[in-house]
Amino acid sequence: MPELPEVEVVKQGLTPHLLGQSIRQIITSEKPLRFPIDRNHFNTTLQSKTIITIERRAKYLLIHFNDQHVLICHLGMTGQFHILPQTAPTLSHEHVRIDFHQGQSIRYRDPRRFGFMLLTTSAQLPQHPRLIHLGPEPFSAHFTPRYLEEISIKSHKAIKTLMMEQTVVVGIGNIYASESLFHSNISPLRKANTLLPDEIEKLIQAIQKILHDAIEAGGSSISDFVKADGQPGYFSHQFRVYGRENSPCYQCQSTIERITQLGRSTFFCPSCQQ
DNA sequence: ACGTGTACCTGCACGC
DNA sequence: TGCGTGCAGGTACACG
Repeated sequence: MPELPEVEVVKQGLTPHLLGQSIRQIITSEKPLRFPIDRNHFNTTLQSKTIITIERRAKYLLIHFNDQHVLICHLGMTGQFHILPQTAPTLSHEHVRIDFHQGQSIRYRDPRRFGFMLLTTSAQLPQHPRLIHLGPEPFSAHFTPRYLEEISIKSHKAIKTLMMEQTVVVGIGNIYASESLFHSNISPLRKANTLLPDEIEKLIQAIQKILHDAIEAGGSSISDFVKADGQPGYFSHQFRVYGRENSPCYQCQSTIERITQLGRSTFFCPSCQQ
């Protein structure tokens, strides 16, 4: 999925199309997403409700309605939204279609079906089981060197594993973990509890810079990621290590390596990152 | 309790 | 061309 930058770009792309729209009907495919959608419940609850705000929390999109209901959306690995006229043909792997009274529709397409949509209320949102365990946003005042130090000092895990845990800090996935570690010259294999204070500080700054730059660039153009208007983003042109196995490091010409950590690929420069 | 492996699902790129 | 294999941005759960 989309990691934090991609979800943020999707939010920004969708917002002008969705604010003020009121729901006519919701149509779902037969195949379930990660969690099956109760179509009748969705329709009964959201019929004629109006979208008033869209926010992002971690990698979740939260669509708020005028009656305090909230639609929690997660894009999984391959989720996409498209804004199309209701008359447009059904997309391949289209699993949810929300028609608005104004004639447009939003289509949720997700080939691997790892994404999901859940309905809740704004009152229940803070306690929602999907959100309650989330750590701080990487740009928030809570994500400080002191905070990360307290967590890492107690952890025997590799730093790359730790920084991808959404209970520690939200929004960092497999791509931006590798990119942030390269930018801070820290090996992904380092145990979290061996990081020095200045390395932790450097890592936080790298995470914030990488995520910020990716949002600016419109998210990464991995094939499954499409912005709300259907156009791919361009941050992947700026990847320093991700997907660059056996290619020369841009800084030192050493060969970029790919290793596996917890079943996921990690890319790094064994010379620049210690 | 914690850390790791694996399942969930489809498409695509690659080598033979 | 066709088939098998491995890999893909996510999370949740079952193990040891």
